[in-house]
Amino acid sequence: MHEEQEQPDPLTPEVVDLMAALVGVFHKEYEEAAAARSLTGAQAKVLGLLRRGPMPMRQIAQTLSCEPSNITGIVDRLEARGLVERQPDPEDRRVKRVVTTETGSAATSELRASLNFAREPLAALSGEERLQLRDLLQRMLDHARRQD
Amino acid sequence: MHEEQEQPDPLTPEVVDLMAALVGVFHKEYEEAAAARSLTGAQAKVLGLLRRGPMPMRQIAQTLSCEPSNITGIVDRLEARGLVERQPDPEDRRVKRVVTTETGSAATSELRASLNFAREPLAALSGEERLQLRDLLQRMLDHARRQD
DNA sequence: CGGAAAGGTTAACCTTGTCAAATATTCAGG
DNA sequence: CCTGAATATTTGACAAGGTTAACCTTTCCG
Repeated sequence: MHEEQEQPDPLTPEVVDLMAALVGVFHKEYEEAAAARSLTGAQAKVLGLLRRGPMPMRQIAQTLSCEPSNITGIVDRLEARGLVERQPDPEDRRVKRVVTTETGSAATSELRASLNFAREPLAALSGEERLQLRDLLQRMLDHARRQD
Repeated sequence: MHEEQEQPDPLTPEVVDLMAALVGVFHKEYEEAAAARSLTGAQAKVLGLLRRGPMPMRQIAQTLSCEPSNITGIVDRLEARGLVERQPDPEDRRVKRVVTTETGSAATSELRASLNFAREPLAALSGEERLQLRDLLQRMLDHARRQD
């Protein structure tokens, strides 16, 4: 795939460590924001996926890189709380499309708005620096996605 | 806790989304790298903490922001596999210091080396850009930590 | 038509994580 | 020195997230 070249660049491991630390902060904030609404992180993630419209179980599993049977349980719990509904797909009677209810999408928006992670840390940066950061992250992400 | 100020800056939510995406990529890579060595993410995290030396249970829990009783189980499983040992603290007989064994630290180094996450995405950036990125991340992280 | 393939669920199982209670040790006053 | 409060760890009970294997139902295709 790619050569196991170790980096002559001492900067790379440093940046990796920073990313790791930031991932930790972000993850923690996300869990806390979800917990404040009595949601687990996984439930919040699924709810977040449905922001743009209904999605079949299978696709949820693929997007989150986990087994479909796992999604069954998470959706069960969301449904039990009235945040989500399973509806039959008119095209294919095997598939069930998951849709957020009113309550569900309200919860998602709230959670999203409260995700002030980078509203805090980003406050340390000027407008121009934020622009720089966005571009750098965007390029890394594009690169990462092309790898799949 | 802090005011519910909405940002006049349209860039902030954009950067937050990018961070979220990158966090997802990173997290997934980390889990996979750990799984490749038959470790769970949590086990890998604890093992990684011990890289710089022994650490009492309590401190591990604090660092990972979880209950001490949780660490008991994780260390149990690491110890059962010979990756880690509990040793008594000579200063205070209540505390147990967790130390990695030879095997354990070998595993950590391996895992760390294989964490090519940002070796890949970072390849998209030039040396100077990497430097920029490091500084931006560093400042965000400093800011985030001062918030606690 | 008949069998393979795909979507979803169920059941059994392990790990993470929480909380509450128990044990052992240390520490601070009186 | 003695007692009680505080600290470090463990245990047990429990919920959620995840995996695998087995099982329907429905669709697809030769």
